[in-house]
Amino acid sequence: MSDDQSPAVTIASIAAAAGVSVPTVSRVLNGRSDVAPQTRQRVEQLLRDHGYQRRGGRPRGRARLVDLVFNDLDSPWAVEIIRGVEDAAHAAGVGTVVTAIHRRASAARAWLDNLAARASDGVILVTSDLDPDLHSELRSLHVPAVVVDPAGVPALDVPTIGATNWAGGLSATEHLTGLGHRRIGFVAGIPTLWSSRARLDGYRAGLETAGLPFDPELVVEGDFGYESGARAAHRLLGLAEPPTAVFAANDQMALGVYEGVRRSGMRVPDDVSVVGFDDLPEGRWSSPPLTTVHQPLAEMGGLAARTVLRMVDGETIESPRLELSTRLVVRDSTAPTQLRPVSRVGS
Amino acid sequence: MSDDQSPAVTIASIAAAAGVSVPTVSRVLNGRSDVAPQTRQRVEQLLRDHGYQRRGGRPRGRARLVDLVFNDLDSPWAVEIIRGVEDAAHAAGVGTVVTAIHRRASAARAWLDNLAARASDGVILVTSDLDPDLHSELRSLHVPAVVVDPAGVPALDVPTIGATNWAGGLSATEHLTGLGHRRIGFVAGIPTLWSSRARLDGYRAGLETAGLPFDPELVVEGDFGYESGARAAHRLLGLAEPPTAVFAANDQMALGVYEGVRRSGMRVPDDVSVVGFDDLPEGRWSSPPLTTVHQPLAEMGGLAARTVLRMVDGETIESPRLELSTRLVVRDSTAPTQLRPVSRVGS
DNA sequence: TTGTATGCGTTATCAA
DNA sequence: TTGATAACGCATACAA
Repeated sequence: MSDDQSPAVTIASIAAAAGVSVPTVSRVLNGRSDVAPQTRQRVEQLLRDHGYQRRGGRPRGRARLVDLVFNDLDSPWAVEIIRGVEDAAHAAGVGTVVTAIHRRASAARAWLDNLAARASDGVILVTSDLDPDLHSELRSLHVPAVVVDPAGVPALDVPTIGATNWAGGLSATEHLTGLGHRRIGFVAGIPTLWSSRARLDGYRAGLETAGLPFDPELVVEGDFGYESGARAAHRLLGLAEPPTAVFAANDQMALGVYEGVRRSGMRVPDDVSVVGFDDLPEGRWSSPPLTTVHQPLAEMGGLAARTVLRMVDGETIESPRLELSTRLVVRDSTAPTQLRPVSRVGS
Repeated sequence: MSDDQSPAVTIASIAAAAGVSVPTVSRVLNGRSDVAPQTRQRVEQLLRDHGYQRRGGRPRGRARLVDLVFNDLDSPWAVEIIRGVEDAAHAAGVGTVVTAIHRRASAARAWLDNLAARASDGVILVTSDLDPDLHSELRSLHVPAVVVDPAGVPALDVPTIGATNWAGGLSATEHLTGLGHRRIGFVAGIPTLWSSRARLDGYRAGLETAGLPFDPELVVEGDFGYESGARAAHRLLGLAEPPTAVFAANDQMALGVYEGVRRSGMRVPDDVSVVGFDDLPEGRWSSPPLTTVHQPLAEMGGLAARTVLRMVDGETIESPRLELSTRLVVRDSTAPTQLRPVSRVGS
């Protein structure tokens, strides 16, 4: 006798319950447009109630659209990541939908509705502190997701792409110690973000390698903003024994340090060497051009796009977190300590 | 007798010619998914051959997607425009697809194919020097288009949104003359772009207003890039009678001027005042923060989005070109001439 | 009316 | 085989 404890929820059973044909249910599942809104709702409800599960992979049709979601587009990273994602998606013949949800649930809802209506194939989230039940929502829509995470928030259960923050902090610090600096200030970022912690720890490791002591007085907390960098520089330069070099946890704060140095009547790099982190265009065009740790944002975006597209094709991604390597870019904001007395005009 | 000189190209006649049903042709016209690729191609060909024209407006369904097309995403304007477009589109429940076509016809083709397949509702082009037959292609797809044009290329026959470049050049120059400057250098942009011409003419008008002569020696041609600004500054400061202020036709060149000034051992604004044009974040975070002419890029993007969405709804747009006004933002890179002797240490 | 768009079933097809 | 998607036509619902 066949036991009927699991009646095998199939598309056909849903169709029967909803009083529609099998293809109609299939259309709802695949977000096709030609289903009446009422019918769609009824079917979606039944799918949920009966706990329908897809059999084999997703439909084989090629992806057409991926969604790239930010909290805010005024983050200086945004363009770089957009570039990387657009490039990789475009190469695969896939369009890139960019959205900013400003941390508002209403905006996220509107976006999700739009996403479902146009049957997006995959989602790349750059917004790390995201409403957790947004993820379950995405799961129920069967849309694969990947997180790009330059900020370094603890990973969720989706593939995450980051950068080697610790190694970057280390190489920046080693560069400065290599130039002969022995008192090196650090302008930290928001302490709750892992990336900040990792960069700070890299800094400490760099000091240790050079046999230098860690002096808490030389670490000032910032908020990743320009102004906090300027304030930090002011504080560091006012110390009894001021640093000869400053490593800021991102480029914006590094440029703020420039401004703080300028306000103190000093010059970069003659009086103070400065190193940043991110390698944004802002730093390339500063005066002097900024020595900084390059974070491969475009590559991270490209990898994220290729990863979601593989997921769309039914592949399962093995490693939950991937870190691309940072690298130091030496420009003109750092100089050896020895040169300092020479370059000053007076005293 | 009815004359049969115009056999009234209807969907039905196309359907007959293609050997398909009327709904199938309708689906092709509306970019629906459930049409076989071959069938779609055959029908599209016939629609073109017979010169089919839509009867009443577009279908009444709300817009879901607009396309935003750049030549390159590494333009510093890009983010600002994306922000403006995304914001306005999102508010209307519409998604924003961002694409870069890198001036390559192949990329444009791939984008158009994707666009047709997902039935985009409207297009915003930021890429001004665009393949002209791309426009006809768009027209045949019945997708409305708008051009956002900060570069100032001659208008096509689609609604165009720009900024008041001439007025911006004027206000920048008046600001400098108002501070007492009498020798004011100008770093021009690419001379073939109208925006460059307009800014230059605004500069000349500003000099005239203050009763100052126009000295061709004080105008150096740049290419809108950082390095060309640095070179221009070097040349201007090497003149027998160097300028005390420099107005650069965009922010990147203005920051290049900073660098040129720094390389000459001088300081901004103590020795040379600098004004830029665009008001990009790069200028806000420079040291000293840059006085510049604000170009309302985000507003331009927002207006463009609202305009295409109105066109999607069947409205016809009256004015072919619209210019949003620029405004001077005074920060710390400009100072009165009188202060100069005081702030110098030596001589 | 006539022209066009929508919703959904039928039939064929395809993957496991 | 069976579960699922693809392609297209019929009937109908609208708009001019």
